[in-house]
Amino acid sequence: MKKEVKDVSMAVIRRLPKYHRLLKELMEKDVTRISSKELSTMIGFTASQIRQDLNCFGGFGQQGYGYDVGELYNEISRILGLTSHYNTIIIGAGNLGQAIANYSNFEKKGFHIMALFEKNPRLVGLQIRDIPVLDVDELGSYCEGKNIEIGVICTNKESAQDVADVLVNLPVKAIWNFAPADIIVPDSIVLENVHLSDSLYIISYLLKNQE
Amino acid sequence: MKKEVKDVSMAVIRRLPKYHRLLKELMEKDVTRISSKELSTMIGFTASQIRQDLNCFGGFGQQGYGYDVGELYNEISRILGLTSHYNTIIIGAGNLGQAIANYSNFEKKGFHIMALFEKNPRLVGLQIRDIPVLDVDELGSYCEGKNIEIGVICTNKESAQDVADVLVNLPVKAIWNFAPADIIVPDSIVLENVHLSDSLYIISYLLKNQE
DNA sequence: TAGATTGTTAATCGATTAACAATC
DNA sequence: TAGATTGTTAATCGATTAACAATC
Repeated sequence: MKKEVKDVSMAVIRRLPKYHRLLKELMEKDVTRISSKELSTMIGFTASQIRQDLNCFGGFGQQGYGYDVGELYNEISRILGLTSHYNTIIIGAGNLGQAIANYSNFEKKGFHIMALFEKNPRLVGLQIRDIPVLDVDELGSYCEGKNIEIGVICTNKESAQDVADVLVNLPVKAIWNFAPADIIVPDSIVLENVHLSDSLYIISYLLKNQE
Repeated sequence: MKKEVKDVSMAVIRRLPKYHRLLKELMEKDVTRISSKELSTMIGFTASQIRQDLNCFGGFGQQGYGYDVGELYNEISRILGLTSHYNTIIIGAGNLGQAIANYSNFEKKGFHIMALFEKNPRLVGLQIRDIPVLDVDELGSYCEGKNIEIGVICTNKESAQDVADVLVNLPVKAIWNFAPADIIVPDSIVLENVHLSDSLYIISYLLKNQE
Protein backbone atom coordinates (compact mmCIF):
# COMPACT_ATOMS: atom_id res chain seq x y z
CA MET A 1 0.00 0.00 0.00
CA LYS A 2 1.62 3.22 -1.16
CA LYS A 3 2.06 6.35 0.87
CA GLU A 4 -0.22 8.40 -1.36
CA VAL A 5 -3.32 6.71 0.02
CA LYS A 6 -3.06 8.96 3.03
CA ASP A 7 -4.31 12.50 2.70
CA VAL A 8 -2.25 14.87 0.67
CA SER A 9 -3.45 18.45 0.62
CA MET A 10 -4.92 19.86 -2.58
CA ALA A 11 -2.26 22.57 -2.47
CA VAL A 12 0.36 19.89 -3.06
CA ILE A 13 -1.68 18.00 -5.66
CA ARG A 14 -2.26 21.11 -7.72
CA ARG A 15 1.49 21.64 -7.96
CA LEU A 16 2.11 18.18 -9.39
CA PRO A 17 1.26 19.04 -13.01
CA LYS A 18 3.85 21.81 -12.90
CA TYR A 19 6.55 19.43 -11.69
CA HIS A 20 5.47 17.04 -14.41
CA ARG A 21 5.74 19.72 -17.08
CA LEU A 22 9.13 20.95 -15.94
CA LEU A 23 10.62 17.49 -15.65
CA LYS A 24 9.45 16.75 -19.19
CA GLU A 25 11.31 19.82 -20.39
CA LEU A 26 14.44 18.75 -18.53
CA MET A 27 14.27 15.33 -20.13
CA GLU A 28 14.00 16.93 -23.54
CA LYS A 29 17.14 18.87 -22.73
CA ASP A 30 18.84 15.59 -21.73
CA VAL A 31 19.24 16.69 -18.12
CA THR A 32 19.40 13.47 -16.12
CA ARG A 33 19.91 14.73 -12.61
CA ILE A 34 18.59 17.68 -10.61
CA SER A 35 18.66 18.94 -7.03
CA SER A 36 15.74 20.52 -5.24
CA LYS A 37 17.76 23.74 -5.23
CA GLU A 38 18.13 23.77 -9.01
CA LEU A 39 14.48 22.86 -9.45
CA SER A 40 13.64 25.73 -7.13
CA THR A 41 15.18 28.37 -9.35
CA MET A 42 13.43 26.97 -12.41
CA ILE A 43 9.99 26.41 -10.96
CA GLY A 44 9.74 29.24 -8.44
CA PHE A 45 8.89 27.16 -5.37
CA THR A 46 11.38 26.92 -2.51
CA ALA A 47 13.70 23.91 -2.41
CA SER A 48 12.20 23.07 0.95
CA GLN A 49 8.71 23.02 -0.44
CA ILE A 50 9.75 20.83 -3.34
CA ARG A 51 11.28 18.28 -0.98
CA GLN A 52 8.20 18.40 1.24
CA ASP A 53 5.89 17.97 -1.73
CA LEU A 54 7.74 15.00 -3.16
CA ASN A 55 8.02 13.34 0.21
CA CYS A 56 4.26 13.17 0.48
CA PHE A 57 4.52 10.37 -2.05
CA GLY A 58 7.84 8.73 -1.20
CA GLY A 59 11.55 9.31 -1.05
CA PHE A 60 12.47 9.68 -4.69
CA GLY A 61 15.77 11.43 -4.14
CA GLN A 62 19.16 10.39 -2.96
CA GLN A 63 21.17 12.27 -0.36
CA GLY A 64 24.17 14.02 -1.79
CA TYR A 65 22.96 13.48 -5.35
CA GLY A 66 19.48 14.91 -5.89
CA TYR A 67 16.78 13.43 -8.07
CA ASP A 68 16.99 11.38 -11.23
CA VAL A 69 14.97 13.39 -13.73
CA GLY A 70 13.60 10.45 -15.70
CA GLU A 71 12.72 8.48 -12.62
CA LEU A 72 11.01 11.43 -10.94
CA TYR A 73 9.06 12.18 -14.12
CA ASN A 74 7.85 8.60 -14.22
CA GLU A 75 6.91 8.67 -10.56
CA ILE A 76 4.89 11.86 -10.94
CA SER A 77 3.23 10.51 -14.06
CA ARG A 78 2.23 7.46 -12.08
CA ILE A 79 1.06 9.53 -9.08
CA LEU A 80 -1.09 11.66 -11.38
CA GLY A 81 -2.56 8.53 -12.91
CA LEU A 82 -1.20 9.31 -16.36
CA THR A 83 -0.20 5.69 -16.83
CA SER A 84 -3.87 4.68 -16.84
CA HIS A 85 -6.39 4.74 -19.66
CA TYR A 86 -9.59 6.78 -19.54
CA ASN A 87 -12.48 6.53 -21.96
CA THR A 88 -13.54 10.10 -22.62
CA ILE A 89 -16.32 11.86 -24.49
CA ILE A 90 -16.81 15.52 -25.30
CA ILE A 91 -20.21 17.18 -25.34
CA GLY A 92 -20.30 20.18 -27.64
CA ALA A 93 -18.29 20.21 -30.87
CA GLY A 94 -17.88 23.95 -31.25
CA ASN A 95 -14.47 25.56 -31.39
CA LEU A 96 -13.58 24.65 -27.84
CA GLY A 97 -14.71 21.04 -28.11
CA GLN A 98 -12.78 20.73 -31.36
CA ALA A 99 -9.71 22.35 -29.84
CA ILE A 100 -9.67 19.78 -27.06
CA ALA A 101 -10.35 16.91 -29.46
CA ASN A 102 -7.47 18.11 -31.61
CA TYR A 103 -5.08 18.30 -28.73
CA SER A 104 -3.41 14.96 -29.35
CA ASN A 105 -1.33 15.19 -26.21
CA PHE A 106 -4.29 14.16 -24.11
CA GLU A 107 -4.54 10.97 -26.13
CA LYS A 108 -0.88 10.26 -25.39
CA LYS A 109 -1.51 10.63 -21.68
CA GLY A 110 -4.23 8.01 -21.78
CA PHE A 111 -7.32 10.17 -22.20
CA HIS A 112 -8.90 8.39 -25.16
CA ILE A 113 -11.48 10.64 -26.77
CA MET A 114 -14.04 8.31 -28.29
CA ALA A 115 -16.60 10.73 -29.67
CA LEU A 116 -17.94 14.27 -29.63
CA PHE A 117 -21.66 14.95 -29.29
CA GLU A 118 -23.34 17.96 -30.79
CA LYS A 119 -26.86 19.22 -31.31
CA ASN A 120 -26.11 21.47 -34.28
CA PRO A 121 -26.87 19.26 -37.34
CA ARG A 122 -24.30 21.13 -39.41
CA LEU A 123 -21.52 19.76 -37.21
CA VAL A 124 -22.89 16.22 -36.76
CA GLY A 125 -21.08 13.87 -39.10
CA LEU A 126 -17.76 15.71 -39.04
CA GLN A 127 -14.56 13.97 -38.04
CA ILE A 128 -12.02 15.67 -35.78
CA ARG A 129 -8.79 13.81 -36.40
CA ASP A 130 -10.47 10.42 -36.50
CA ILE A 131 -13.03 11.17 -33.82
CA PRO A 132 -16.65 11.20 -34.98
CA VAL A 133 -19.08 14.00 -34.16
CA LEU A 134 -22.36 12.32 -33.27
CA ASP A 135 -25.83 13.64 -32.61
CA VAL A 136 -26.27 14.43 -28.94
CA ASP A 137 -29.47 12.38 -28.98
CA GLU A 138 -27.35 9.26 -29.47
CA LEU A 139 -25.34 9.94 -26.33
CA GLY A 140 -27.15 7.45 -24.11
CA SER A 141 -27.25 4.59 -26.61
CA TYR A 142 -23.67 5.16 -27.76
CA CYS A 143 -22.25 5.06 -24.24
CA GLU A 144 -24.08 1.92 -23.17
CA GLY A 145 -21.59 -0.73 -22.10
CA LYS A 146 -18.60 1.40 -23.11
CA ASN A 147 -17.46 2.34 -19.60
CA ILE A 148 -17.07 6.05 -20.25
CA GLU A 149 -15.06 7.51 -17.41
CA ILE A 150 -14.69 11.20 -18.22
CA GLY A 151 -17.21 13.58 -19.77
CA VAL A 152 -16.02 16.96 -21.04
CA ILE A 153 -18.63 19.70 -21.20
CA CYS A 154 -17.98 22.23 -23.98
CA THR A 155 -21.51 23.48 -24.41
CA ASN A 156 -22.83 26.93 -23.70
CA LYS A 157 -23.74 28.03 -20.20
CA GLU A 158 -27.42 27.28 -20.65
CA SER A 159 -27.01 23.59 -21.49
CA ALA A 160 -24.20 22.82 -19.08
CA GLN A 161 -26.20 21.66 -16.06
CA ASP A 162 -28.56 19.54 -18.18
CA VAL A 163 -25.62 17.86 -19.88
CA ALA A 164 -23.97 17.31 -16.50
CA ASP A 165 -27.14 15.59 -15.26
CA VAL A 166 -27.12 13.27 -18.25
CA LEU A 167 -23.44 12.47 -17.73
CA VAL A 168 -24.01 11.76 -14.05
CA ASN A 169 -26.67 9.23 -14.99
CA LEU A 170 -24.62 7.40 -17.59
CA PRO A 171 -22.72 7.30 -15.21
CA VAL A 172 -19.34 8.91 -15.80
CA LYS A 173 -16.81 9.04 -13.00
CA ALA A 174 -15.59 12.56 -13.68
CA ILE A 175 -16.70 15.75 -15.40
CA TRP A 176 -14.41 18.36 -16.88
CA ASN A 177 -16.55 21.45 -17.35
CA PHE A 178 -15.60 24.36 -19.62
CA ALA A 179 -19.01 26.00 -19.73
CA PRO A 180 -18.97 29.28 -17.82
CA ALA A 181 -21.27 27.99 -15.09
CA ASP A 182 -20.65 26.35 -11.73
CA ILE A 183 -22.35 23.05 -12.34
CA ILE A 184 -23.37 20.83 -9.46
CA VAL A 185 -22.95 17.07 -9.30
CA PRO A 186 -23.07 14.45 -6.53
CA ASP A 187 -20.00 14.23 -4.30
CA SER A 188 -19.14 10.84 -5.73
CA ILE A 189 -18.35 12.40 -9.12
CA VAL A 190 -14.99 14.09 -9.61
CA LEU A 191 -15.61 17.56 -10.97
CA GLU A 192 -13.31 20.24 -12.32
CA ASN A 193 -14.91 23.48 -13.36
CA VAL A 194 -12.59 25.41 -15.67
CA HIS A 195 -13.53 29.03 -15.91
CA LEU A 196 -11.48 30.60 -18.67
CA SER A 197 -12.71 34.04 -17.79
CA ASP A 198 -11.48 33.81 -14.19
CA SER A 199 -7.85 34.26 -15.17
CA LEU A 200 -8.76 37.05 -17.59
CA TYR A 201 -10.53 38.88 -14.79
CA ILE A 202 -7.46 38.43 -12.60
CA ILE A 203 -5.38 39.98 -15.37
CA SER A 204 -7.80 42.87 -15.40
CA TYR A 205 -7.53 43.26 -11.63
CA LEU A 206 -3.75 43.19 -11.72
CA LEU A 207 -3.59 45.72 -14.56
CA LYS A 208 -5.84 48.03 -12.63
CA ASN A 209 -3.90 47.68 -9.39
CA GLN A 210 -0.38 47.84 -10.75
CA GLU A 211 1.62 50.58 -9.15
CA MET B 1 -7.65 56.68 -2.47
CA LYS B 2 -9.52 53.41 -2.11
CA LYS B 3 -8.73 50.63 0.31
CA GLU B 4 -7.81 48.20 -2.47
CA VAL B 5 -4.52 49.93 -3.10
CA LYS B 6 -3.15 48.18 -0.05
CA ASP B 7 -2.09 44.57 -0.43
CA VAL B 8 -4.80 42.02 -0.80
CA SER B 9 -3.63 38.42 -0.92
CA MET B 10 -3.92 36.51 -4.18
CA ALA B 11 -6.06 33.96 -2.35
CA VAL B 12 -8.72 36.62 -1.94
CA ILE B 13 -8.32 38.02 -5.46
CA ARG B 14 -8.74 34.61 -7.05
CA ARG B 15 -12.08 34.21 -5.32
CA LEU B 16 -13.47 37.46 -6.73
CA PRO B 17 -14.50 36.03 -10.12
CA LYS B 18 -16.58 33.41 -8.34
CA TYR B 19 -18.41 36.06 -6.31
CA HIS B 20 -18.92 37.98 -9.52
CA ARG B 21 -20.39 34.94 -11.27
CA LEU B 22 -22.69 34.03 -8.41
CA LEU B 23 -23.98 37.56 -7.94
CA LYS B 24 -24.77 37.72 -11.65
CA GLU B 25 -26.86 34.57 -11.29
CA LEU B 26 -28.67 36.02 -8.30
CA MET B 27 -29.46 39.17 -10.26
CA GLU B 28 -30.87 37.07 -13.07
CA LYS B 29 -33.12 35.40 -10.51
CA ASP B 30 -34.21 38.84 -9.29
CA VAL B 31 -32.70 38.33 -5.86
CA THR B 32 -31.98 41.81 -4.55
CA ARG B 33 -30.61 41.08 -1.10
CA ILE B 34 -28.36 38.42 0.39
CA SER B 35 -26.58 37.72 3.66
CA SER B 36 -23.09 36.29 3.96
CA LYS B 37 -24.71 33.21 5.47
CA GLU B 38 -26.92 32.64 2.44
CA LEU B 39 -24.02 33.31 0.10
CA SER B 40 -22.01 30.79 2.07
CA THR B 41 -24.36 27.91 1.35
CA MET B 42 -24.44 28.77 -2.34
CA ILE B 43 -20.76 29.40 -2.91
CA GLY B 44 -19.17 26.97 -0.46
CA PHE B 45 -16.97 29.44 1.41
CA THR B 46 -17.71 30.22 5.07
CA ALA B 47 -19.77 33.29 5.87
CA SER B 48 -16.84 34.56 7.87
CA GLN B 49 -14.50 34.26 4.92
CA ILE B 50 -16.95 36.04 2.64
CA ARG B 51 -17.19 38.97 5.04
CA GLN B 52 -13.41 39.05 5.42
CA ASP B 53 -12.92 38.95 1.67
CA LEU B 54 -15.35 41.74 0.93
CA ASN B 55 -13.97 43.90 3.71
CA CYS B 56 -10.59 43.95 2.01
CA PHE B 57 -12.19 46.36 -0.41
CA GLY B 58 -14.68 48.22 1.71
CA GLY B 59 -17.81 47.83 3.79
CA PHE B 60 -20.41 46.97 1.19
CA GLY B 61 -22.92 45.46 3.57
CA GLN B 62 -25.30 46.79 6.13
CA GLN B 63 -25.65 45.40 9.63
CA GLY B 64 -28.90 43.60 10.19
CA TYR B 65 -29.64 43.53 6.46
CA GLY B 66 -26.88 41.91 4.46
CA TYR B 67 -25.67 42.93 1.02
CA ASP B 68 -27.52 44.50 -1.87
CA VAL B 69 -26.95 42.06 -4.73
CA GLY B 70 -26.85 44.61 -7.53
CA GLU B 71 -24.64 46.98 -5.63
CA LEU B 72 -22.22 44.25 -4.61
CA TYR B 73 -22.08 42.97 -8.18
CA ASN B 74 -21.21 46.44 -9.40
CA GLU B 75 -18.56 46.87 -6.73
CA ILE B 76 -16.89 43.57 -7.59
CA SER B 77 -17.06 44.38 -11.31
CA ARG B 78 -15.32 47.64 -10.53
CA ILE B 79 -12.73 45.99 -8.27
CA LEU B 80 -11.94 43.46 -10.99
CA GLY B 81 -11.54 46.28 -13.50
CA LEU B 82 -14.42 45.06 -15.65
CA THR B 83 -15.65 48.58 -16.07
CA SER B 84 -12.53 49.45 -18.06
CA HIS B 85 -11.72 48.89 -21.72
CA TYR B 86 -8.81 46.75 -22.89
CA ASN B 87 -7.51 46.54 -26.43
CA THR B 88 -6.77 42.89 -27.00
CA ILE B 89 -5.23 40.75 -29.73
CA ILE B 90 -5.07 36.99 -30.12
CA ILE B 91 -2.07 35.21 -31.60
CA GLY B 92 -3.02 31.91 -33.17
CA ALA B 93 -6.36 31.50 -34.94
CA GLY B 94 -6.76 27.77 -34.50
CA ASN B 95 -9.73 26.28 -32.71
CA LEU B 96 -8.77 27.72 -29.36
CA GLY B 97 -8.07 31.22 -30.69
CA GLN B 98 -11.36 31.13 -32.55
CA ALA B 99 -13.20 29.85 -29.48
CA ILE B 100 -11.97 32.81 -27.47
CA ALA B 101 -12.67 35.26 -30.26
CA ASN B 102 -16.20 33.88 -30.51
CA TYR B 103 -16.85 34.21 -26.82
CA SER B 104 -18.72 37.48 -27.02
CA ASN B 105 -18.97 37.80 -23.27
CA PHE B 106 -15.38 39.01 -23.09
CA GLU B 107 -16.30 41.85 -25.40
CA LYS B 108 -19.14 42.80 -23.06
CA LYS B 109 -16.73 42.96 -20.14
CA GLY B 110 -14.51 45.42 -21.96
CA PHE B 111 -11.97 43.10 -23.55
CA HIS B 112 -12.13 44.37 -27.11
CA ILE B 113 -10.61 41.81 -29.45
CA MET B 114 -9.23 43.80 -32.35
CA ALA B 115 -7.59 41.10 -34.46
CA LEU B 116 -6.29 37.56 -34.58
CA PHE B 117 -2.85 36.80 -36.02
CA GLU B 118 -2.02 33.52 -37.71
CA LYS B 119 0.83 32.08 -39.73
CA ASN B 120 -1.21 29.44 -41.55
CA PRO B 121 -2.17 31.14 -44.88
CA ARG B 122 -5.36 29.09 -45.09
CA LEU B 123 -6.71 30.88 -42.02
CA VAL B 124 -5.45 34.39 -42.84
CA GLY B 125 -8.28 36.46 -44.27
CA LEU B 126 -11.04 34.77 -42.32
CA GLN B 127 -13.39 36.76 -40.12
CA ILE B 128 -14.40 35.50 -36.67
CA ARG B 129 -17.60 37.37 -35.89
CA ASP B 130 -16.32 40.65 -37.31
CA ILE B 131 -12.74 40.20 -36.16
CA PRO B 132 -10.17 39.86 -38.95
CA VAL B 133 -7.55 37.12 -39.05
CA LEU B 134 -4.31 38.79 -40.16
CA ASP B 135 -0.93 37.43 -41.12
CA VAL B 136 1.31 37.17 -38.08
CA ASP B 137 3.98 39.07 -40.00
CA GLU B 138 1.78 42.15 -39.83
CA LEU B 139 1.62 42.02 -36.03
CA GLY B 140 4.19 44.75 -35.40
CA SER B 141 2.94 47.19 -37.99
CA TYR B 142 -0.71 46.60 -37.12
CA CYS B 143 -0.20 47.28 -33.43
CA GLU B 144 1.79 50.46 -33.88
CA GLY B 145 0.04 53.33 -32.11
CA LYS B 146 -2.96 51.20 -31.20
CA ASN B 147 -2.19 50.83 -27.48
CA ILE B 148 -2.70 47.08 -27.30
CA GLU B 149 -2.98 46.13 -23.67
CA ILE B 150 -3.57 42.38 -23.64
CA GLY B 151 -2.05 39.72 -25.87
CA VAL B 152 -3.58 36.23 -25.89
CA ILE B 153 -1.29 33.40 -26.91
CA CYS B 154 -3.14 30.53 -28.59
CA THR B 155 -0.25 29.08 -30.54
CA ASN B 156 1.39 25.73 -30.07
CA LYS B 157 3.95 25.11 -27.38
CA GLU B 158 6.90 25.63 -29.70
CA SER B 159 5.99 29.18 -30.76
CA ALA B 160 4.72 30.40 -27.40
CA GLN B 161 7.90 31.91 -25.97
CA ASP B 162 8.81 33.61 -29.29
CA VAL B 163 5.36 35.14 -29.51
CA ALA B 164 5.59 36.23 -25.90
CA ASP B 165 8.88 37.99 -26.64
CA VAL B 166 7.29 39.85 -29.53
CA LEU B 167 4.33 40.86 -27.38
CA VAL B 168 6.61 42.08 -24.61
CA ASN B 169 8.36 44.34 -27.11
CA LEU B 170 5.22 45.84 -28.59
CA PRO B 171 4.73 46.37 -25.63
CA VAL B 172 1.59 44.83 -24.23
CA LYS B 173 0.78 45.19 -20.55
CA ALA B 174 -0.48 41.66 -20.00
CA ILE B 175 -0.24 38.23 -21.56
CA TRP B 176 -2.86 35.51 -21.32
CA ASN B 177 -1.12 32.32 -22.33
CA PHE B 178 -2.96 29.16 -23.37
CA ALA B 179 0.00 27.37 -24.93
CA PRO B 180 1.05 24.41 -22.79
CA ALA B 181 4.35 25.99 -21.78
CA ASP B 182 5.40 28.13 -18.85
CA ILE B 183 6.46 31.24 -20.70
CA ILE B 184 8.69 33.80 -19.07
CA VAL B 185 8.25 37.57 -19.26
CA PRO B 186 9.63 40.55 -17.33
CA ASP B 187 8.04 41.22 -13.95
CA SER B 188 6.48 44.39 -15.23
CA ILE B 189 4.18 42.38 -17.50
CA VAL B 190 1.09 40.78 -16.02
CA LEU B 191 1.09 37.12 -16.98
CA GLU B 192 -1.48 34.38 -16.59
CA ASN B 193 -0.48 30.95 -17.81
CA VAL B 194 -3.57 28.81 -18.36
CA HIS B 195 -2.73 25.15 -18.51
CA LEU B 196 -5.82 23.29 -19.61
CA SER B 197 -4.18 19.95 -18.97
CA ASP B 198 -3.48 20.75 -15.31
CA SER B 199 -7.08 20.30 -14.28
CA LEU B 200 -7.38 17.16 -16.39
CA TYR B 201 -4.40 15.69 -14.60
CA ILE B 202 -5.97 16.58 -11.28
CA ILE B 203 -9.09 14.72 -12.38
CA SER B 204 -6.89 11.76 -13.19
CA TYR B 205 -5.24 11.94 -9.78
CA LEU B 206 -8.57 12.15 -7.99
CA LEU B 207 -10.02 9.24 -9.95
CA LYS B 208 -7.02 7.14 -9.09
CA ASN B 209 -7.09 8.06 -5.40
CA GLN B 210 -10.82 7.84 -4.79
CA GLU B 211 -11.63 5.42 -2.02
C1' DT C 1 36.45 10.10 3.61
C1' DA C 2 34.51 14.86 2.61
C1' DG C 3 30.97 17.23 0.27
C1' DA C 4 26.49 17.49 -1.10
C1' DT C 5 21.81 17.06 -0.70
C1' DT C 6 18.03 14.62 0.87
C1' DG C 7 14.21 13.47 4.31
C1' DT C 8 12.11 15.16 8.25
C1' DT C 9 11.22 17.77 12.37
C1' DA C 10 10.51 22.24 14.31
C1' DA C 11 9.53 27.20 13.68
C1' DT C 12 7.22 30.61 11.25
C1' DC C 13 4.02 32.66 8.58
C1' DG C 14 -0.36 33.47 6.49
C1' DA C 15 -5.00 32.28 5.73
C1' DT C 16 -9.27 30.72 7.62
C1' DT C 17 -12.58 30.45 11.21
C1' DA C 18 -14.78 31.88 15.42
C1' DA C 19 -16.53 35.28 18.32
C1' DC C 20 -18.68 39.37 19.39
C1' DA C 21 -19.30 44.37 19.75
C1' DA C 22 -21.21 47.75 16.66
C1' DT C 23 -25.16 49.16 14.33
C1' DC C 24 -28.76 49.15 10.94
C1' DT D 1 -36.96 48.71 20.41
C1' DA D 2 -35.60 43.81 19.25
C1' DG D 3 -33.62 40.98 15.82
C1' DA D 4 -30.42 40.36 12.45
C1' DT D 5 -26.20 40.65 10.38
C1' DT D 6 -22.22 43.16 9.45
C1' DG D 7 -17.25 44.65 10.31
C1' DT D 8 -13.37 43.47 12.85
C1' DT D 9 -10.46 41.47 16.32
C1' DA D 10 -8.70 37.30 18.29
C1' DA D 11 -7.95 32.25 18.01
C1' DT D 12 -7.05 28.42 15.27
C1' DC D 13 -5.54 25.89 11.72
C1' DG D 14 -2.75 24.58 7.85
C1' DA D 15 0.81 25.47 4.72
C1' DT D 16 5.40 27.13 3.94
C1' DT D 17 10.03 27.81 5.30
C1' DA D 18 14.11 26.93 8.01
C1' DA D 19 17.23 23.94 10.12
C1' DC D 20 19.80 19.97 10.56
C1' DA D 21 20.71 15.06 11.29
C1' DA D 22 20.95 11.18 8.19
C1' DT D 23 23.26 9.28 4.46
C1' DC D 24 24.67 8.66 -0.27
